[in-house]
Amino acid sequence: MERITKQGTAILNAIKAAERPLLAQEILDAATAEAPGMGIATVYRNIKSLLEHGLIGTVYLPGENPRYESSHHHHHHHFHCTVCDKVYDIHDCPGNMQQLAPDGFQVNSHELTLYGSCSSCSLSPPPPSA
Amino acid sequence: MERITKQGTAILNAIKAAERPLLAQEILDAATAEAPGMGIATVYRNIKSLLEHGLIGTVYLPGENPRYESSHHHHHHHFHCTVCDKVYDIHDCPGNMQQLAPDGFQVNSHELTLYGSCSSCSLSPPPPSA
DNA sequence: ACGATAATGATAATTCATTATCACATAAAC
DNA sequence: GTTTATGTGATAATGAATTATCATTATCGT
Repeated sequence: MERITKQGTAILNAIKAAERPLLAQEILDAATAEAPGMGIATVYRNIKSLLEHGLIGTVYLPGENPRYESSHHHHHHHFHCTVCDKVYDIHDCPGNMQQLAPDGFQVNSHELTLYGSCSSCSLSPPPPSA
Repeated sequence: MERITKQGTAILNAIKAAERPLLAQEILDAATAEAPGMGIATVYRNIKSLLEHGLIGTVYLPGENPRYESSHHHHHHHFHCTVCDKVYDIHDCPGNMQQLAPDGFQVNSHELTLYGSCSSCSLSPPPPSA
């Protein structure tokens, strides 16, 4: 990935424009708007390169495939909407977690995922039984 | 799974005896001590049955395969030792998370994973560069 | 504009966890 | 103890995400 291509540009643009981490498939969908006809293999190739260059980072959520987000973010957490399945950034943090761990355990980092419905889905709720 | 077999008994015993959620492979390793020669397929078959009967539950951690734990636990979180890769239960909880979410977002649940080194690994640390 | 070569698109291959298959073993009912 | 059907073990098959292949396209130094 040394050359500038419209596919590569579209992929990075898509990730930067999103204010939330995207699945490979979501990146393909978003980038296709700027570079029609591109394939999923190109997305994976560019993701790999962007990761190696440190321009994007990987976000793992419980039971989910990896998502990718632009690197220049601070420490933050995620909100997973169980209605539309989108993942949003949460910029607040409960703070130090060392207190929660048993004696002798050293806490170096933590990940927090909130579940619920985002503002869009809270406004027009589907049947609560779903 | 209507009959009582020594493999099935060993599997449930292993899960109950563990004070932490186990991977399918960890269950096989533990249960093999009680029922030598058993195969991974039997573990998966019994996991499926135990889940359907509500005797065990599934624990998803970021970027990890599912782990399984005995059901009769309260709300709790997990500590993932980055040295030995074992996962421990954390019975404390920071509490309500609604405050962290943006306006309009409804928080229904949350998952917290702490990372660091467990007491065993903190005592005899391997090279910090690892 | 040309040429060298890196990137793409389509798709086959790979990986790895999980599930299905099937001959054999073994609970449990009699 | 026999019978019968369920559970097991070994392994093949599956499913889904990711990666490799390769002919073609397009970038970029010249």
